[in-house]
Amino acid sequence: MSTSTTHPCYRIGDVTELLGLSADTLRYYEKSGVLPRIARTASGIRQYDNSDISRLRFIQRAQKMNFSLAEIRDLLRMREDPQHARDEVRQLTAQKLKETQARLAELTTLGNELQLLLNLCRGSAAGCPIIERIDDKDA
Amino acid sequence: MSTSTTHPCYRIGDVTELLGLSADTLRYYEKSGVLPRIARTASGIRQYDNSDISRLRFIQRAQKMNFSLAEIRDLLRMREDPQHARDEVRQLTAQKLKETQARLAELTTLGNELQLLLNLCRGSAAGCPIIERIDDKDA
DNA sequence: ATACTACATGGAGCCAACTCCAGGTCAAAT
DNA sequence: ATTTGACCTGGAGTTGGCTCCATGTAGTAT
Repeated sequence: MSTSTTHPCYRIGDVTELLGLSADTLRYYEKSGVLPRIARTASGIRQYDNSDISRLRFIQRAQKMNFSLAEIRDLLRMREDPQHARDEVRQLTAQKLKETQARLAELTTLGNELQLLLNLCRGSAAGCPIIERIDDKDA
Repeated sequence: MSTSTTHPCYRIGDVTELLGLSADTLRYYEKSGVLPRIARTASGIRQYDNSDISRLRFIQRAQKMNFSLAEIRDLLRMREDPQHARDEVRQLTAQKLKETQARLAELTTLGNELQLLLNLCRGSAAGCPIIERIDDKDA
């Protein structure tokens, strides 16, 4: 028994409107194996159904979380069998968190350093204190 | 009158040891115009002098501050005439700070989100709460 | 004399995630 | 009948910052 909900089909142009992804990007996702092959009409036109749209939304959200397309491809596979994949998903997420925190720490340091450079600019008459500072940070 | 300090010349291999940059990278900096043309011996071998080394250290530090090579090329030019370039340098630095802070905000949000996902993992029996969360964040 | 090493050059390849292009098909509108 | 528009395909190009390669030469060590 199939679900009784109608299952609308979107053409690639509909999807670009709906999700804000370019047609090229949509084809690229398929070509690069992030998405499985999309169904076609007899004349070869892609027909995205609701589950494809759902996968695409998943991709968009996972990308915002800094997952790479390769990682997302894996996540999508895990999504097919969530029960079984729990540990793997958690591990991938934990690793992403770790990367995020590391990058966060770096950027915090960097932000402080840049702020300091700008502060040097007030109250320096000659030369360019920023350049001097980049110059002889070792000195 | 030239400065009375001796001006040692380093071959490319010396520089790789000294700074930890590969010979290819050093040649690339020159090729791509980040560095001006390095002096050569009669037989064509690069001779890096102290000012080249200084420029290279500058590049390394500026890179750590997330300046692109294109920006660094500009900064190096400004370094030649710091007096005149002050405003431009400050502006570039301010912009870099702004970018840094924006990215920092994004990453902070992301870090919180990932942490939340991981927390969901404790205390959920069935399915994969992370995948479900990426799925229906809109719902 | 010859092997070895460090260097030189121009140019290709790599990564990610697109983006663009030429040339072809198909369906609807005029 | 033909033109328009949306779509298809395979493949090339883009960006940034390298990295690798083939081939050639200069100078030194044995």
